[in-house]
Amino acid sequence: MSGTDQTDVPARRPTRQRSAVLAALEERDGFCSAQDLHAQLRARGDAVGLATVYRALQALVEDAQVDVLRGGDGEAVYRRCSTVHHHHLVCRSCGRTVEVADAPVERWAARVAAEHGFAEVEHQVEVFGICADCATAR
Amino acid sequence: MSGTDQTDVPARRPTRQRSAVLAALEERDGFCSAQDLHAQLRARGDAVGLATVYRALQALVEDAQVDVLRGGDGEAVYRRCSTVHHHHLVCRSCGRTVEVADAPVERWAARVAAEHGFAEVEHQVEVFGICADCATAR
DNA sequence: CTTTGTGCAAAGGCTTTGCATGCTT
DNA sequence: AAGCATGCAAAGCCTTTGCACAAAG
Repeated sequence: MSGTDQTDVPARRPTRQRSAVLAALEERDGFCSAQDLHAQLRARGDAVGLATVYRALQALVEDAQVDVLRGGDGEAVYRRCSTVHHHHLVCRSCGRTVEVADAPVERWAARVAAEHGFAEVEHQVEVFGICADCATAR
Repeated sequence: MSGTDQTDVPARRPTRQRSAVLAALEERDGFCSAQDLHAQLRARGDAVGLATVYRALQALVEDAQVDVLRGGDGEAVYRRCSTVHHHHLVCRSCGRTVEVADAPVERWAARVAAEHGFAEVEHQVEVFGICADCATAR
């Protein structure tokens, strides 16, 4: 049906709000919730409705430009996809996050999935702990 | 302060509801949401209030008898802690879960955390994919 | 001009909390 | 008898959805 089309995804229409959300997400360069982004945008002067933030984030997730993940309290947190796949080490106390390379985990996940005949594998790995600063501050 | 006490946790009072929740959780032997447990208990004839299920689960989590984890839709899922730590391989299509040993991941998480000075490490790993049955059924 | 995106407000689902009552200690 | 646990219902929070209007193609 779609003869010469190169993509299957319906064309997204570039708008001020859409790019504002993506820009805000890149500034943060880490995890942030939809509500955080909304507050950040309003503070900056970019008026964007909360529902629009959610819709923009959903679109970005579908287009694989943004990853979504559930925080410990059930709030969804989003992060700009980086070209290289990696995971996060999150401090339970101060919230600081460190990106960690994951070649071993990547291989482990692929192997385990293959052993059980699973395809289209994705994995979700987050490591939580108390960072050195917070540990000494106790 | 607590002289001869062996534990710091306030004593839990054993009740019919409390044990019913734990029993239901053990029967399932996998993930289930609070709402699932509540439905299961009512179906079985054990009348337990939904709020009580939530409170019992919170207590069990605090006492480290149960692990909690957020599902993709934000619903919290609980599982009885097993003596051996393991993770799950979940089929996105039929929901079947396979327990997988995780020695390599365990070591990886510990090493990565140590390299960055993190203490009291916990990790959360779930692998998602399409199982063989669902793949051939397509 | 047609289609898609936006804003506002209402609805929806899961979870937590307040308060009176019952059960455990 | 004192105190935690329970039940019910109401409130809370994050997120999604309906509808009219504005903007993009």
